[in-house]
Amino acid sequence: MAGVSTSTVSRALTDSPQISAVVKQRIRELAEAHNYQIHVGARNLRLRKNHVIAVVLPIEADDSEMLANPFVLEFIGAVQVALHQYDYNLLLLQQKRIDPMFWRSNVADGFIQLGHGSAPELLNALPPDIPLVVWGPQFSDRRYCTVGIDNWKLAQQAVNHLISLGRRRIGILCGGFGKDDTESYLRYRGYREALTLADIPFSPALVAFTEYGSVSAYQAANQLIRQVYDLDAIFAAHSDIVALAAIEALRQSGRYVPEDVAVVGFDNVGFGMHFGLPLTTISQEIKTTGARVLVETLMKQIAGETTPSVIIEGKLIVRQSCGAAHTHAHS
Amino acid sequence: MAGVSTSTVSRALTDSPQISAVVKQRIRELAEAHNYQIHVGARNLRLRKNHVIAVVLPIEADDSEMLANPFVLEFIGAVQVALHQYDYNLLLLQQKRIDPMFWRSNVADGFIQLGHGSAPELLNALPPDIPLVVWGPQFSDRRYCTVGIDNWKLAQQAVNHLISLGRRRIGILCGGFGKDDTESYLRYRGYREALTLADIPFSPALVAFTEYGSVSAYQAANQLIRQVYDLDAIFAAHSDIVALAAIEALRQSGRYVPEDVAVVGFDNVGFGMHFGLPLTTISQEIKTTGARVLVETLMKQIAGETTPSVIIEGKLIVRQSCGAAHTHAHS
DNA sequence: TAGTGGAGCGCAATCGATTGCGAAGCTGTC
DNA sequence: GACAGCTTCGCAATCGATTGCGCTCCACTA
Repeated sequence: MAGVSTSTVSRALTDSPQISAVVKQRIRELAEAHNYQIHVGARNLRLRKNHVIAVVLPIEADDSEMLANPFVLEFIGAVQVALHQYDYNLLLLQQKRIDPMFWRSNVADGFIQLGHGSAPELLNALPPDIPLVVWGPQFSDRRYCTVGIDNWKLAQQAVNHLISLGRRRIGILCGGFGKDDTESYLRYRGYREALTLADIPFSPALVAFTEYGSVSAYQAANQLIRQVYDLDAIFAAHSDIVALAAIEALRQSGRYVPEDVAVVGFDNVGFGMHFGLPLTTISQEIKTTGARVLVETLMKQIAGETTPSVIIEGKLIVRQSCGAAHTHAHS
Repeated sequence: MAGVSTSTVSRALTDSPQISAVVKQRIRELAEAHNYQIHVGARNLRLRKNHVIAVVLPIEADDSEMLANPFVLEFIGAVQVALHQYDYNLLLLQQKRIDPMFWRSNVADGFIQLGHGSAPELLNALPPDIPLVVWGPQFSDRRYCTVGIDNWKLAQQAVNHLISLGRRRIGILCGGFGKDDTESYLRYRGYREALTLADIPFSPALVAFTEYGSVSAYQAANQLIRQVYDLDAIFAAHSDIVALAAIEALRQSGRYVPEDVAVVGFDNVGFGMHFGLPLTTISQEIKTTGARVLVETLMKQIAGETTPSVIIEGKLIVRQSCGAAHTHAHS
């Protein structure tokens, strides 16, 4: 202690008006000279805050698969950038099983969960005073706040676009859905509705399920190719990775993309446009509005407000894989 | 306090041998029933640890560009998975300017920095007792510990491979290097050495510089195409993204890849193999050994050991863009 | 019965900062 | 010269857990 008490030092470093300018100056110089740095942990303990937001990735098994998903990585990146605006840091968490006690342990001021996870009822049972926002669709039976796109509408929009281009035999590659409360199911419903409204007959052969990973996607795409001889479009509702695998499968089966078969993906991951055939896809607008709204909502909750769920405006991004734009421009 | 003192509770929950089994059991049940969760912050304060490792991304401007780089994202993902083994969490930090004071603030038990950053002398000046590992090449004038590949050797290996396939007019797309202590420069030196050892004449026209981003890469590739009329290979030493942009530029200029011009990338990012033309590239082995060794090294430092720098064995991954494998297998 | 030993548990200090409240010192006015 | 009023600073409690040390209580032995 260089002359004064610890309280004075504390107040000086936080620029309190209670301290005279001369003392402040002296303390600052001494702190600088002695390489003093306040202990963030202790401050956090006292202030009951820690300027950390946890991003929770609900990982089922011990797979690192999820962290290989480009959308997940871009999501993390976008959230990190958005949090930076508010002087918050990002703590990455993998929670196999969501521990209800965990939330109370003060590791973070708030939580962002990617997706509803495998056990939404646990999220539903959480006390409402902990700041939590889930990225994903909104369901009426959920008590927690969500931010995400309208999967149904956007899927419908994608399929409508294919229909407007003259496609009639449109297959869909989607993730599995055991229950109704999944993004996959919503996208599937959007697809069905688009067909119905356009009076296009549906058949179960037009649907193939895939998991994450190009091998699974490749097989699913081949299944579609085999089952539907006159296939003229594929909506890869699962993801852009699946769309790429589908394009690969189509080419190997001798079809031209997009001339013979049009392809539309989902997520608009960064490399989609670097791809040899730029991908038409659905953007979740995560880098632009998505992450920003997510973080804004969470900040409001931290400030004590109760926030309604928000629907982000996604959009269809038309490039070349759907056959709409035949120009070969590089943008 | 349900019957006993706080010390007893603390000892019971940490399974101390000082407490009898019956009391332990009772305390555990009460804790469970009352949804008690220990306050991580307070524990950390006392134990002078926090089970958090900070990953520092040295971002110059306020760009979110770096977080759009797939290699960076895969790096983060791989480190997260490796840290998970040790029960550590990952705090993502963007440090514009490396603040020497920052390290003392106890936000993390250790630091992993991606690359040497813009001011390595600051890192050099850091006290040696703080656990820090830098991912990047090793330079003799650095006092801090690094883990990374041998950029020179791997670049040379990539170019040798192109030479062995009969290529002679090999262009290189590399990042800018003002100083000698950059990965870009090392890769450039490896390229030059490969040419020299094979008695292939070099000309400055074979070199083009690019920044991150496909627009810059596209322009640089076009510059190469214009300057070297008989170009038969491009080594995209900067990254796979640049390699993809180069392929795009080549195709638009009417060349076939890999028949007319072979292309080799760098980083082996995940979608490289999903790409229509699977990319031949250099793998930094970040997901396999890289991140693991990085974390192991950091853990040793935290345990008090001084650790030598480590060189990770990267490798050349031969796919189709170099023209070596003409099979069209999907793996 | 008194003394010894060990098992089981509580007291209080500690980690490093923040902050309400009281006290000291200074100035100014009557 | 005394007292009010204001500025500036220190005391001590607080955040919530951990832990060394000492005390209590019971069992066992001489």
